[in-house]
Amino acid sequence: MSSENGRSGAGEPPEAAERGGEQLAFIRETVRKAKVPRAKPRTWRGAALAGSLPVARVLVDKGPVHLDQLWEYAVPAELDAAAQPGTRVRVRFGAGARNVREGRREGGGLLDGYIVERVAEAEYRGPLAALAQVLSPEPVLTPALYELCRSVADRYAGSLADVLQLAVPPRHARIEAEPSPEPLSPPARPGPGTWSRYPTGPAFLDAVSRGDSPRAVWTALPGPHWPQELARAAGTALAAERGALLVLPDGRAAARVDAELTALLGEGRHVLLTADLGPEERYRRWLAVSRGSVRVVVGTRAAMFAPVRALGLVAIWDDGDGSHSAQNAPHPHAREVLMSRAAHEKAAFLLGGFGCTVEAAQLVNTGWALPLAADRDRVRATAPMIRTVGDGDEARDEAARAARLPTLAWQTAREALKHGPVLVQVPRRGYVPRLACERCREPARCTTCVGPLEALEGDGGLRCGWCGRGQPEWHCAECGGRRLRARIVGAGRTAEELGRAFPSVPVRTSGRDHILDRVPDRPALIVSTPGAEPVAEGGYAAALLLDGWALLGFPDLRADEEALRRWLDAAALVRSQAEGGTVVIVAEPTLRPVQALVRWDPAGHAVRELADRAELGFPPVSRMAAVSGPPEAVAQFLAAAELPADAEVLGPVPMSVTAPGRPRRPGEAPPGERWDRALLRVRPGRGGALASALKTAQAARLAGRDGEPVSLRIDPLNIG
DNA sequence: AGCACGCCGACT
DNA sequence: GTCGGCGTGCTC
Repeated sequence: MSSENGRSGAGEPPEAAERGGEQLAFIRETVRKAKVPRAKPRTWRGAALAGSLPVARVLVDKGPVHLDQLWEYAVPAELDAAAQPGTRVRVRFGAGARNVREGRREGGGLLDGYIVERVAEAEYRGPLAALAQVLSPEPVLTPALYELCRSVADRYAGSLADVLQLAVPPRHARIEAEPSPEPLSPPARPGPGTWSRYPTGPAFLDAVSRGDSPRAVWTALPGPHWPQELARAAGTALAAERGALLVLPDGRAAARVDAELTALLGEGRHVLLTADLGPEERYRRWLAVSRGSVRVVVGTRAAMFAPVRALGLVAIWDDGDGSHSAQNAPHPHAREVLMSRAAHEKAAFLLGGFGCTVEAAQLVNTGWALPLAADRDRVRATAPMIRTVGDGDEARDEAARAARLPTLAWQTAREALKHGPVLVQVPRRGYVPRLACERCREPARCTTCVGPLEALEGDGGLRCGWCGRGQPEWHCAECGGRRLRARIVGAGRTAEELGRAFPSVPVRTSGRDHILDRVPDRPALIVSTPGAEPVAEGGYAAALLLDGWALLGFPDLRADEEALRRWLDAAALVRSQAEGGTVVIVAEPTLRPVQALVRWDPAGHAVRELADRAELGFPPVSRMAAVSGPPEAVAQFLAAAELPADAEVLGPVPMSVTAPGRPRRPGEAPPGERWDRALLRVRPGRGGALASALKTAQAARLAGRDGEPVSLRIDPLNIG
């Protein structure tokens, strides 16, 4: 028993009786063959262990991918009470820890971790080190949160520690010492309100109220009601003593829903959780949720892991917005995280927006969720009138020409300005679409390497996105044309030109740097980049959606869907057709997303896109992953990885070069580096196998010394 | 990732 | 003999 080589029955757990009196017996004798028998672990001589469940399974925070597993530690008696599952602990880890255990000297790094569970017996067949310290009695990593993080890490081929960093905010001892407020009693159930505009809306709320877990893809009617509707759904869950979690794409949207929740529930029953609260306030509110003081959370993607008790409803608004993807590895998407939570925590699921992503259409298509939409008649009555102008139409009116506006857009604006504010949406400058020949629309390619051309900022000419060569002598390879389509004119210059065209009307801009929240119900021109449109108090009298070709020309699989989403989000701020609301879109009228806007049929558009993707084998009908890095690293990785049998490898191909001074966009190599990217594709249902193979290969790469690691991305956003 | 162990050559 | 190079492998 006490001899170093005494136990050879590996795999055979010791009898419980055998463990009873002998406190050291559960520490398995080492199976490592030692030349000289080592002394018994001295740390344990006389050190009392926890009476029951003396083994803690610990997740070590941070560290390389191949440490992504649980490690077992002995629980000393004095830490027994504090070392509860979910608490933050410190443990010795590494070779130095062995020294301590064997009584040689101090050593081994102290690492932070979480106790995931307490068990009676260790699986590890070797001597256990002891927990060094319990940092705080707060059980922050609940079993449900652990399981969620585990499944997210697996799905995204990331490490648990990385996901945990997104899910559990850093500790602040002073905040932890504060008591959280007493939970308020549940409110009365609110009525359906404007949910009754949707045939199945009230039934969805009834199901939430009953404790069921309905799932809906909600195509919201245009107009200002959606924040109230989200709040009402959360209030319905809360009235049934269920928690609710609402995830919005940005702080502005979250604040609107927060205000509606306050109006509906009063103060103290919900919290707003966003990343920009600052670490202390964020932890204070997170703790209030974790402790069950508050059961309704509204926030940005920073809230998607919020440990809401008895979760009854998860909701995501505008899931096509790119900010729903976490910026940090492994980049989980809020929609996927909330789907996982709905399934595992038996909560209702509500995915809403003015647009409809292909992923949402897929949820309906597979029967995972049901559509929740208004009747066509009501959609027509609620939406503004949409008119199109082909982008080739020349402006004949002199004033219109001065403002670069087609005549119809100019006339519409002039008329609408008599009745209220007019929104003008212009694509962001620097939003560089794939350049094309003005005459034949053939994409412009590098004369040397056939890479796509980019327009440099300002008037800097043309450059190849792959090899970086300047292209002063470019001409179209198809038709010999020498002109490219006009560049985007930014919001600033558009505002100046509109100011000259409408001298008596105030012009305001809303964009990345200065986002306007709301504008009053007075005649004004509001020039905005997509996503920054202010809400107009009484709805806009009209909207002009300019330079549609720029949104549509973006070299991405989702360009059409994204363009339609941007247009719908702007057009939804415009008064209904009955109130005179008009939208003019400047884009080729025969294009599918333009037609979908005219008919206000986002779901139909998504269904057709989905069919195309199925035909081409693109996501979400297949599952994809991107592997990028230095060319040799990508090649070695692909050669070494044991990919699932049906995995298809596309590429590798060179990634675009990041222009100096421009922020790096996804799909681009770091400045000054040449990177390759390969796409991997598997059938639906095989995404888990692909992720697991990639994780294994990446772990081997990190463990081995050869070569740099590659960058992995599951569900890459920009392909095409 | 660290860190120790270990098996090789050059040295006081 | 023993000091130290870094090539493998383990860390509960």
